[in-house]
Amino acid sequence: MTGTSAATKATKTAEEAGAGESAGGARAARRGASRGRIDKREAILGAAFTVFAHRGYARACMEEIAEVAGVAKHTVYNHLGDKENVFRSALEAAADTVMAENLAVVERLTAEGHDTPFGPDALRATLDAVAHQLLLRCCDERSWSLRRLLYAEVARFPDLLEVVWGRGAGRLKQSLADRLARLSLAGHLRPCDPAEAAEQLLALLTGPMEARSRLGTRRVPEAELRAVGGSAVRTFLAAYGPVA
Amino acid sequence: MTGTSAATKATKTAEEAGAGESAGGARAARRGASRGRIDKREAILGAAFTVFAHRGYARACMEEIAEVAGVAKHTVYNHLGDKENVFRSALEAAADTVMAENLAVVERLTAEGHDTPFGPDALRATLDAVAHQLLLRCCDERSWSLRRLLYAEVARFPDLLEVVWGRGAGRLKQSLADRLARLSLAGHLRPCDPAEAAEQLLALLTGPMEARSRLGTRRVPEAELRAVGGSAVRTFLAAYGPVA
DNA sequence: CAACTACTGCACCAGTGAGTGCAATTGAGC
DNA sequence: GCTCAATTGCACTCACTGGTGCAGTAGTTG
Repeated sequence: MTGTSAATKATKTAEEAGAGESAGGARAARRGASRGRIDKREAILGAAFTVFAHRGYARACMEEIAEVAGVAKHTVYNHLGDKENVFRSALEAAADTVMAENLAVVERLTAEGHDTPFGPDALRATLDAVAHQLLLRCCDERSWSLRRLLYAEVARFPDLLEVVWGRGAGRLKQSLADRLARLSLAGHLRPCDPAEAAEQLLALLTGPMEARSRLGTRRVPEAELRAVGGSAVRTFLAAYGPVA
Repeated sequence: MTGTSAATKATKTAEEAGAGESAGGARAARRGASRGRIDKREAILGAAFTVFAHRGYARACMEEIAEVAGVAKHTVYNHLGDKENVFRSALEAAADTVMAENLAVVERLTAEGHDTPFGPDALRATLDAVAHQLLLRCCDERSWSLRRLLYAEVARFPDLLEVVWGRGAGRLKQSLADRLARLSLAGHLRPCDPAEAAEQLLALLTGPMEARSRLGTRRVPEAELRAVGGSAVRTFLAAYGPVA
C-alpha cells in the first residue's frame, strides 16, 4: 500500500494549511499544544465529511477518514470516540459552514443602502441578486453532499435532522422571513405572512435545482442558474409584489 | 467478480418473464408455473424495497430481504442475481408504482367534464383538488422512501437517477406541462412556458413538504397539507392565472 | 415412474471493517 | 534530564455479510 507515504504527506500539508491560516503566530509556543489539537480535530472533521459525502455512512471506513485527515486511526477515536459521533460532528460542522454563507447572503436583502429611491425595479434587482447568490450557495458541492447525507441517514439518525436544520435551513428561512417582513412593512411588498412568503421563495429557488442539477451530480451552467433565479423572482413578485 | 454465472442465470429468467408476459397464447399449465414465479419475483421486489427503505443499501442484508419476502436466500439470487441488481429492480418497480398513481392524478387536470362554464373559480377548485391529491401521493411512505434512497445512492448508482426519474418525476412534470399548455391555449391561464409553469407549481407543492414532513419521517396532518396546497395554488394563479 | 424445474435449508468461505491493546515516539513544560 | 499527554504504527479480535455449493423436496409434464 502506498497509503503510508500519502498519509504522512497529508499530515504535513494539513499542518501547513492550519499554520498558514492562523499565521499571526506570535505566541505560537504557548498556544501550540492546544492549537495543534484543534487543528487536528478540524482536519478530522473536514476529512470525515469529505469521505462520508463520497462514500455514504456505511461504506465510509475510519481508516480512510484518518488517512485523508493525515492522522492515525487512533487519533480519530481519541478525538471523537465513535464512528457515529464522527458522523454527527462532521455534519454539524459542515452545516455551520454552509449556514454562515447562506445567512450572509440573506443579510443583503434590505431596502437600505440605496441612493436612489427604492422602487419596484430596485426591489426586483435586489431580489434577483440575492436569489442568484442563494442558488450559487445552495448548489455547491458541500451543500448538496450535506443534503444527500441527511436524506440518506435521517432514518438512522433522526436527531441529526433537528440539529443540522436548526443551524442551516431553518435559520435561513427564519432570516429570510424577517427580511421579507421588513420589506412588507415598508410597503415594498404587499401585506402577507412572511413565513409563508419565505417558504415559497425558497421552494421556487431550490425546487427546480433538484432536477436540473441531478441531485447535485451535475454542474449547472451560470445561465441556467440565472434563468431559474429570475423566474422564481418573477413568480414571487407576481404573488407578493407591491400592488401595482 | 464471481457473479458471472449468477448474472447469466438472472438474464435468462428476465427473458423468460418478458416472454411470458408478451406471449399470451401459452398453455394454462405453463402459465400457472410462471405465474407462481412472477408472484415470488414481485414479493421479492416488494420486500427488497421495504428493507432497503428501512436500512439503506449498505446495511440491508440479502438474508433479511429473503426473509421478508418469505423466500429462501437462494431464490433471491436465482431471480435477480446480485444485490446491486436487486436494488435497481426494486427501485424501478417502486418508481413504476408511484408514477402510475401520480399520473392518474394529473389526468384530472382539465377544463372538460364540467357542466357549468369553466370560470376562474372552477379553475381554482380543480387546481386545489389536483394539488391536494398530488401532495397526498408525494408524501406517502413509499414516495419518500424512494426519494431518500435515490438521494442516498445517486453517487454509487448514477444511472438509477435517469431510470427512476425518467419513469417518475420527469413524466409527472411532462404530463403536468401538457395539461397546463391546454389550459393556457384555452385562455384559462395567461400565455406562458408550460414547462416552466409546471416546474414551479411542483416546486411550490413539494418544496414546503420537505421541511414540514421532516424528510418524510413525520406524518403531516390533513389541514397542513391543505394549507400548503391552497397557498401554492394561490401563488401559482397570481403568476399564471388568467389576466383579471 | 422419470425427468425437470423451482425452491429450500444448511453449511461454508472470504472479505471487510469497527474498535482495541501495546510499545514506541514526539514535544511541551518543569 | 524527567514527566506527561498526544500521537503513531502495527497487529489483532470479532462480527457481519455477500455469495456459493450441495443435498433434498414439491410440483408439474410426459
